[in-house]
Amino acid sequence: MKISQKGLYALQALMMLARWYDQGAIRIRDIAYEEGLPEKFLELILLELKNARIVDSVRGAKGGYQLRRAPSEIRLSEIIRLIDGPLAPFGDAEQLRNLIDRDAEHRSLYRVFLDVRDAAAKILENTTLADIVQGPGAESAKGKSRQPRSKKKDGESRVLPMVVHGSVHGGKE
Amino acid sequence: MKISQKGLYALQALMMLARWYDQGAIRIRDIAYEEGLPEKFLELILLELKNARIVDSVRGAKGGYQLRRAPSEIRLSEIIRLIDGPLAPFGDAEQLRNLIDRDAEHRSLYRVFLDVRDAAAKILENTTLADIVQGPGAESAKGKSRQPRSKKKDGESRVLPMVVHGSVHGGKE
DNA sequence: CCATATCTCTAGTAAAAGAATAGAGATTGT
DNA sequence: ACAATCTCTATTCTTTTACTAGAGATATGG
Repeated sequence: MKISQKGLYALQALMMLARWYDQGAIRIRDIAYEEGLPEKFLELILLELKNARIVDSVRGAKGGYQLRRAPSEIRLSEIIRLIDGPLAPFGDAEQLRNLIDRDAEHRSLYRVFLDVRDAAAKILENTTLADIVQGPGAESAKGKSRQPRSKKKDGESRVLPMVVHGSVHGGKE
Repeated sequence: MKISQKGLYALQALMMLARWYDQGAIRIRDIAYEEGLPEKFLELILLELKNARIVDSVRGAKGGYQLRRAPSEIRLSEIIRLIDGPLAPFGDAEQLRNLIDRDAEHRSLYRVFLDVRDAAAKILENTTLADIVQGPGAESAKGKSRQPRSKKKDGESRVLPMVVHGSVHGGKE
C-alpha cells in the first residue's frame, strides 16, 4: 500500500473539512490556500470524494464543500482505498487469498503479504477523521483518543486556522 | 509501502535460492525458467541483490548465484527496502517522525502513517526466507513456524522443483 | 589457449502512473 | 444579468516501471 501525493491532499482537505464540520460549506480555494494545495488538482480530488459520497457540494456563489457524514463516521481506510487503491502491499486482499489457495510454492510469501495488509487495514479501519483532528468534528465514537486531546472547555476558543486570507461562509466575511 | 513486480521477482528468486541453500550456485537462466521470470530483468535484480551482499555470484561457466547468508538470516524487510524502498506508506520513518515533531496541524495523521509503517515493519522484520520456504534452508532461528511444516523425517525426499529442464550444478547434469 | 558458458554492466525504450494545468460549461446567490 | 462556484473533459509534463539489447569480463573444460 502506498499513499500518493493525491491521497495525502485528500486527507488534508478532509481534515480541514472535519475541523469545520457542521459550520457550512467551504470553498475549494480556501481549502487549497489554507492547506497549501494546488487548487485545480484539489478540485478533481474533491469531485472524486463527492462521487464517492464522502463530501457534499454546494454549487454557485457561496458554494463549497462539506463533509457528508460526521468525521467519526469516515475511516481513513475508506479514503485511502478510494484514492490509492487496496491496502495490500501487493495486489489486493482477494487476489492474495486466491494465491494462497492456488500457488503452493509461494503460499507463505503471500500469507505474509496478507498479514501486512491486515495489520494496515486494522489501523486504518479503526481510525476516523475525528481521531485525527481537533475541532467541532472531534470526539471520536470509540475511545481511541490517540494524543490526549487538550482539556479546553469547548464552547469558546475557536480561533483555529483560516484567519489571514480565507473564510468559511458564516464566518468572518 | 508497495511491492513492485520487481520486488516480487526478487523474493521469488531468493525463495528458490533458499530452497537450494548450500547446494551450489544456480544459473540465472534456471531461476528464470523455474520461477517463470523474464531472464534479462532477473539479471538486473540479482546484480542488485549481489551489490547489497545478499547473494553471491560465481562467474564463468558453471557459474551462478547463491545466498550469501543462511535463509534464516535474511529478513523480508531487508529485501523489500532494497528493491522497493521504505516500508512506510508515505515518505519514510524518519521523515514521518520529523513531520510529527514539526507539523502540528497534521501531526496525528502522520502518526497514523507511522503506526502503519511500524506494524508492517514488525511483520517483515520478523519474517525471514527460512520462514517462507521448505527445503535445506528452512528451520527458522525463531520459533515462528507459520504453517506447521510437514512432518517429513528429513533426510530423503528431496525431489522438489527443477526437474524438467533446469538444473543445479552438482545435480543431475 | 581457444571455445563456450556465465555473470557484469551500460543503454535504451515503451507503457503506465503521477501530478498537475487549462478552459469551457452548469448552477446559484444577489 | 452578473459574478462566484462547482463540474467535467482534455491535455501536458515528468517519473517510474518493467523490460530488452548487446558488448564486455571471467572462468571452465578440453
